Amino acid sequence: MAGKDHVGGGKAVTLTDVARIAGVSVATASKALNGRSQVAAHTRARVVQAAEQLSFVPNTLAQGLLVGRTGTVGLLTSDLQGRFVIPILMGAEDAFGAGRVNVFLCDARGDTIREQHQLKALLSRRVDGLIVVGSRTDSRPSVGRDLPVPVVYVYAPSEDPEDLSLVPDNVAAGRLAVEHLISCGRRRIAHVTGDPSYAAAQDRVKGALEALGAAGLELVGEVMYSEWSERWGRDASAVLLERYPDIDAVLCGSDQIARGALDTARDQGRKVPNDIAVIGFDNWDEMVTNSRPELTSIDPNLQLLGRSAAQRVFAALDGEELGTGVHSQAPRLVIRGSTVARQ
Amino acid sequence: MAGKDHVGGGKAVTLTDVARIAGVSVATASKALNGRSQVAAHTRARVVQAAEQLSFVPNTLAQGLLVGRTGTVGLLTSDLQGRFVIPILMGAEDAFGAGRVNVFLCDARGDTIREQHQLKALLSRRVDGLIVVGSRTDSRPSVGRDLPVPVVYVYAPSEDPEDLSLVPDNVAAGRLAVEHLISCGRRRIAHVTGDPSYAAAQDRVKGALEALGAAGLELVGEVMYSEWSERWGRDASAVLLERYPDIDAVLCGSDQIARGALDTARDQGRKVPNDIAVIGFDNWDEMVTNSRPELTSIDPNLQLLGRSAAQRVFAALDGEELGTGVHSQAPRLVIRGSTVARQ
DNA sequence: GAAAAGACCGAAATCCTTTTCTGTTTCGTG
DNA sequence: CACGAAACAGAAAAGGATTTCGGTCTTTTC
Repeated sequence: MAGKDHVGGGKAVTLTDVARIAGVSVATASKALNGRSQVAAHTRARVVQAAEQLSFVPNTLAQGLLVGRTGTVGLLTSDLQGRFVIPILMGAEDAFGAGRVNVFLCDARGDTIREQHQLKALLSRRVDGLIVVGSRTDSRPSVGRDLPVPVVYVYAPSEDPEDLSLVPDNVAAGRLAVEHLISCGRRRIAHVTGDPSYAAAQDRVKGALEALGAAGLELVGEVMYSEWSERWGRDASAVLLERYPDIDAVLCGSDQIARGALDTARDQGRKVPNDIAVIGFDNWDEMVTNSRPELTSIDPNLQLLGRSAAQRVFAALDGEELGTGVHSQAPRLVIRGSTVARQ
Repeated sequence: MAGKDHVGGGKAVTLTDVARIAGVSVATASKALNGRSQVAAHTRARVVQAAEQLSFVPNTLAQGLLVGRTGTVGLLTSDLQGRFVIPILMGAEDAFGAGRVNVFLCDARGDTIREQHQLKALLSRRVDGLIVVGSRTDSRPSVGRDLPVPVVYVYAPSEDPEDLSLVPDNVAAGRLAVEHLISCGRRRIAHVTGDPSYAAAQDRVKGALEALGAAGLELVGEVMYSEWSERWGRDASAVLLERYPDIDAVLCGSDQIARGALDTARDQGRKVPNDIAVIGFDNWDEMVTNSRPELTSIDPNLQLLGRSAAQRVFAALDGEELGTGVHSQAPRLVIRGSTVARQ
């Protein structure tokens, strides 16, 4: 009986029910509930009361069918861990009031076939727009040019320059990180980063070198590329410290690599930040707040990215030009104990 | 123009269009595409070809309106980090084919008002069912008894015993962890865990004590409660090692605490796993694979939980009893280098 | 060759809401 | 008192897909 309650209890209250209870036609009931002007005050009150009594919720499907808008967005991701997609989703939800826009989250698991299925399903659900999130910042294949809804690529840009892509500005991020290190008085800076095939790695290197050049400095040694893991952070830092014992800062390509660097510094008795400063990228909460000391990092502002994406989608529906090309968004420096000693 | 393409390009192909191209009525077109029997083979072929030519996608809104099923599920969460909800979401997506069921992911951010809004929005979208995910395993308020759709609570059970809740079995998890340590020859086992107000903490303690008792052993010292952080893992382990230098295993309430314990062991020159074994809970990928050595952990099988939840929802729609009460799911032991030396 | 049976296609109703248009009532004013 | 205007309520269509039911045409069988 309890089980049945859940399934049959509310039993889909329709506007017709409300109208019957209030003793008016459905047309009037609709107008009353939507604040249209052609309804007398007392009639409106009767309808509103009836609606509340039945706890009526308008059927968005029917509305969408009629109006041609559903108030939904599809979020198509390949980011298995959910590390990047979650803030983007929250930003998209926030773009308008809570519950005004709802998000279909689909994980394609990096599979193109699966992505096609998901895409088709989303279109059949008549989403108002699509946000495509890649798992790395390299450009990815477009999901197609002539889709019936606006598409915004976030994090990973589309290969097609006619598409609109919103990405974190990794060059600026690299620059920002180095500028911070320099402002902390560091001069002998080395760089450990991840997979060189990632655009994110290359862009951050570029920004870092720019900032170093502007200050009349050079990187200590070569950029050390390998993988985005703590293990690599540990190993690379060990090599660095042996080869260049006088370095006073390690610029790390990700928070994980930075954690590895912190571990090695600790193992070798180097004090952070006094002897060596360490800085990471991503500002991944779990990583930066649990290390010893806490980790200074560059935050790519993903939530803002998600919010802009959703706003662009709905602006496009209102007739505004969607726009094309890759737009990058400025990062934010978050200072913690790994670069500045706590006072 | 490019922007316009995206918005107006596909322009909503309807079944009417397909029927017109194929030279049949909409009724026949529908039957042809849905494999109904009342259509001649060559007619069906014409319709299918027309549909492909126009790349027709049926409007799920219209179908849902008519049939009363939308093939969507609402996932209402308070799990800000997305650590638990993502595997659950993936499980729910997998319960049926890719794209057969789509999931609305809503983050209530721990706010009750916001949750109410989201709930209302989901109901207005006529989701077929609801999956409610809590941020901790303690019981949480029911979202209501007489909702028009089946509701399944996952991870955090509902306070209302008439609701159906699917949760990880933390007692079994605690038992499993200790049994593993014992099978590795450990006898002097201590336990560091997180916030004692969390049901997860208490349940794991309970299971651990059961397993110890069954083996005729006792816990070394008191259970050390505080917070779910690496910092606490480090500090607590340091205290433990000083007070009970002969312990040979630390059972940690989470992977984060376990990482802290590993750090302390390393700082003090204790070899893991030879001198001391360390085990965690959650099997959180980023944590367990990046530590030194890699961390043995208990996996709560969240993806399976999400899958069962979705299956239950749709079974309930097919008239099956939804069921009530709290059902717990067996965990899985994942052995890594922190308890068993690599050969 | 005619009647019965079967195969196939189409018109229309249905789901729920919004909007337009038409019809009725009431009020104010000349 | 009558007429015009304003205010309000309701009927009906639209949106897209599915299904039932009725109608047409072909085939089979005696």
